[in-house]
Amino acid sequence: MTADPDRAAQAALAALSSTRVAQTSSTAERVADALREQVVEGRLLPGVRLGEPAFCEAMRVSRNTLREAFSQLVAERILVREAHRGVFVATPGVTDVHDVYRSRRIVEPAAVRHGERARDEAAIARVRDAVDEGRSAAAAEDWAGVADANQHFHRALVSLAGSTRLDQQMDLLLAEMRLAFHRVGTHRDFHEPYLERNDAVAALVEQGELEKAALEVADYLADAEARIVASLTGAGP
Amino acid sequence: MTADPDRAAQAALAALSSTRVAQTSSTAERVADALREQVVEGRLLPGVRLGEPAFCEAMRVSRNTLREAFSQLVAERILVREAHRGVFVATPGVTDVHDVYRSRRIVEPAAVRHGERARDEAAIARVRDAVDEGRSAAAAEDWAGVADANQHFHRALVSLAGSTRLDQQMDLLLAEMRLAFHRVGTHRDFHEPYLERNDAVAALVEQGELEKAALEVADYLADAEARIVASLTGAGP
DNA sequence: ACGTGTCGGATCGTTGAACGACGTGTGGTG
DNA sequence: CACCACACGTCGTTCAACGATCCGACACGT
Repeated sequence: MTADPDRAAQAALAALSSTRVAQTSSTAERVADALREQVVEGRLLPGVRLGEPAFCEAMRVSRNTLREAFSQLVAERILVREAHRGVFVATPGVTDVHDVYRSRRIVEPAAVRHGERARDEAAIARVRDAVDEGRSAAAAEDWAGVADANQHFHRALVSLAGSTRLDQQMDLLLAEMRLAFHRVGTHRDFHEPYLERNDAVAALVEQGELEKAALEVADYLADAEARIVASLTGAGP
Repeated sequence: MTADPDRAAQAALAALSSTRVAQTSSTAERVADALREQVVEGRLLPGVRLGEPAFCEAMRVSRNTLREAFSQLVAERILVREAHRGVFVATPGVTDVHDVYRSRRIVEPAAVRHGERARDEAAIARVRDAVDEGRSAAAAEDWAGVADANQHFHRALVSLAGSTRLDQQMDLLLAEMRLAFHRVGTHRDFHEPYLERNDAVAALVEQGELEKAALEVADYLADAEARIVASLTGAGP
């Protein structure tokens, strides 16, 4: 058969249109990404004020675009804006932690138990990958890496549901919890105990024991919440 | 005992600090609310373009504040923005409907089954209220009212989880589905059959039969998705 | 000395205008 | 009929400016 250029071109166009190009334009979005990274990396600690003039000059953007980036991060609950006082890095309290974990205890076990991709090899592989990522980070004593891996693990769990919108919601919740972690202190001995539990959950999912896996996840989350709340109330300034 | 003014004042202060003041300011937010209402009410149909100059003049706000409102609604998936072409009312496709219902099939049954408020009288009362609201709207042949009540019903179901963040996420999903409804046509015979199913779910929840209620909700959602998809693919222009 | 009222500085919220960049449609040409 | 160039409209971004509001400091009266 002849290579039909027309048809080939159409196929290429279709492929491109489906694989949305990064579209990383929109300076406001890039500014938001940069700020979010600064926050989750811990370089901008909870409670600090983000003055508009200072950040405008520091990031070489106009005040309006900075405000647009701020608005996005406020919607993500990473920043909070107080009228006529400025925007601040959010400081999640015990109320917020409770609320987030109530949400996670609903979503994560259900995604494991009833997710449409809960028996999909590729989706399960991502769970296993996150576990491995955590183990190697721990072996290298890279505790920030362990925290990252833990986040990837829970995101992989939710992705078993196969819903983009649920994945995005979980990203927001996880980013918010990173803020709470910064308040409880360094993550050295906090994330370590969960390496084994992650492994156990992954193994159950791989074996198709979804009900047991879901129960383990629920127990896991209840325990994690209790520990965070304890750290938050015990180490209050 | 004497009325201790000091202690009374302290109690009042504590009460005030918990009851956050409304803080309904921010014109951009009001503009976003107005636009969102126009969209979900069906006065702005999916696909129409929202030119900035026209809406600036119509709503008597500056272009920057309008853009801020647009950004918020884009984040809520009610509008979509195409670079250098403008913002449009979102037109959810079958892919979006699938994604939303995958999310709902995870969240809603789990909220009924494992929600912390699933045996809370006040929370259950809100479910029953939504059912009654739908019945009286149907009796008055107010089908838009029936659609509203249906939305309230599912929101009440999710609120059994007791998580503010989950409630907000569900509000976004429900608003997005209203857009899809506008594409399938008038809601007369679409929402009517679900009045009985809503009633059945509410009854099961009231009886504490949470497992049965969750299963019914899951089946309910699968059926609803199938009908929407059928309408969307069958009545394609 | 303590609480109260007033004042000034600083910042935010909002506006209007401006310039460059990009997509779209039109019209001419082979 | 297909293809290319050009002009037009719109968005993305920036800037300067004006009120509105909040915070801190100071002076005053009790």
